Amino acid sequence: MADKKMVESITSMDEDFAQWYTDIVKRAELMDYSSVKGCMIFLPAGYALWENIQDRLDKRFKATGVENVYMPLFIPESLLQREKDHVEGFAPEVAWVTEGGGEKLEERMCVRPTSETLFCDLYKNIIHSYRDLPKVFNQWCSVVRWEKTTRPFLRSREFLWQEGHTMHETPEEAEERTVQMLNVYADLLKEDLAIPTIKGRKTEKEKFAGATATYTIEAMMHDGKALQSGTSHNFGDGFAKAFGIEYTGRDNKLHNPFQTSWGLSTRTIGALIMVHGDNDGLVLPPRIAPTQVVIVPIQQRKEGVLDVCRKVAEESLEGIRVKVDDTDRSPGFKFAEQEMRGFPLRIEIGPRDIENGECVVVRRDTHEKKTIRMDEVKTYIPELLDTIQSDMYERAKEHLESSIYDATEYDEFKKLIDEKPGFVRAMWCGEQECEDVIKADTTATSRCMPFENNEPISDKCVCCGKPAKHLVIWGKAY
RNA sequence: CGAGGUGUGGCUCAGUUUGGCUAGAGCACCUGGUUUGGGACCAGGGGGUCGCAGGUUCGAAUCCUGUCACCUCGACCA
Repeated sequence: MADKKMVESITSMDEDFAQWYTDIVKRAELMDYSSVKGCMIFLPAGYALWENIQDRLDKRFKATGVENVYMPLFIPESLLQREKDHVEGFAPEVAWVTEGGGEKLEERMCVRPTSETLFCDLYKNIIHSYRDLPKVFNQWCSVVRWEKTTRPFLRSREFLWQEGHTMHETPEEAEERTVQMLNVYADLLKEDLAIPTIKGRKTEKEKFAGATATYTIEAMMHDGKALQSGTSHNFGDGFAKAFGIEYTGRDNKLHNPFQTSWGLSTRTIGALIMVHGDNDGLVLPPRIAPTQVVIVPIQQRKEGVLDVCRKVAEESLEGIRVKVDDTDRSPGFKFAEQEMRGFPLRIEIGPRDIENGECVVVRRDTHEKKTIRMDEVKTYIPELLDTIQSDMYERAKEHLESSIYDATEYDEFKKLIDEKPGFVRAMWCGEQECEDVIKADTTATSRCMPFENNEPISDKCVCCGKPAKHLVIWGKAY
């Protein structure tokens, strides 16, 4: 029996975190590899997670006035090249279409790596007056970036995301929108995914191609590595100028509008896995879990057992995403399988329970097991789901906070990066050269200049010793 | 794109060094029965032509040449 368990179990995360991750995405049937190199298949369990994230995020968007649109998949080369930094940033990783209908195209087109240029092309035509502003459009779509190395959910050549693109009358309003959307992302991660993040600004080196400022939420995975989980960019009026977007202002003069863009991708599913998962598999926060409660009948062929299970599902758990597992596997198999899939709660109901008017409730996050009365189910389960949601967030927060270290000397910095999984806070002079040196020495990169808890911890750059300008959070990243 | 590795049923692999009977095992799958509170058991069954192409040979999963794909680690990225 022990041998069989060995055959099917996943690699322990302490032994090999990368392999653990791959084992989980496969065994929990979130995705599958396809015959298209670098592209992945979202299986029902994985896609359902994305649907829930979409739903939750889209509602937040709409509440701030966002309108959804859909733009073309292709971008003509001439359009992509309109903004210099942008082309340079994306050129190495775009896919080109050169033929169509059996004929070579006059002008090749790329498959969108992101759609700033298309939105600018549109906005040029529909923004004429200050009365046309702001424009707050978003699209849910997939984009293509020809990555050399790919990993399920974290980096694939095609990935699903949303990209919001907005135009504003003033730089202040654009800045406000940029920060607002970053906060929306942080709220989604905190409230629904139970993932704490650090909000901050990217350095010049790490910012988006063509942006004046890039903001990020950085999450910490269980192995201490960082995952950029959402970004928001302020473009100033750079693109607007490059694309000739002008409108007549309140002063009857021509102006360029100010632009933002922001995106969150299926990569967040990777974060979900790596923040909450354990050695038994996936652990899903209740709010985002496609199935919140699974009922396992014991001795299900005995008269009445399945009936009671179904009755509990339908009558006592109304409004909760619940499933009765009536497959003919053994209970032990079902327990293990459901733990792998990360369902937050399991209810076991057998003849003994029915006789006693009870059932057994088991938490996925803590493995805690409790017998409750059948008539308590209706109130107890929703409360417990809320408890699990907040406990998961608190545990992740505790992990994040206890894995951030301060360094004022370079030797100390290198030692911490090398030996302690997590982030290191250190002062920085503002020069890219120091970022390059640090990366070469440690493989760590600047994650962000945090908005909060950013009081100077020294007056010298941790790397070169020159006067420091910013407190920066450093870490190894996915 | 640089270094290393691997291609044999759905999965994990054995077999390749030293060419030779009908290509094997475990898991998974299907059927029937017995089971059911932590990955059940018995019996029966289906499925591969050995990544692909060419070559050597009486004979190739095994040797040779070429080619493709994938994986891991680096450099680049949501």
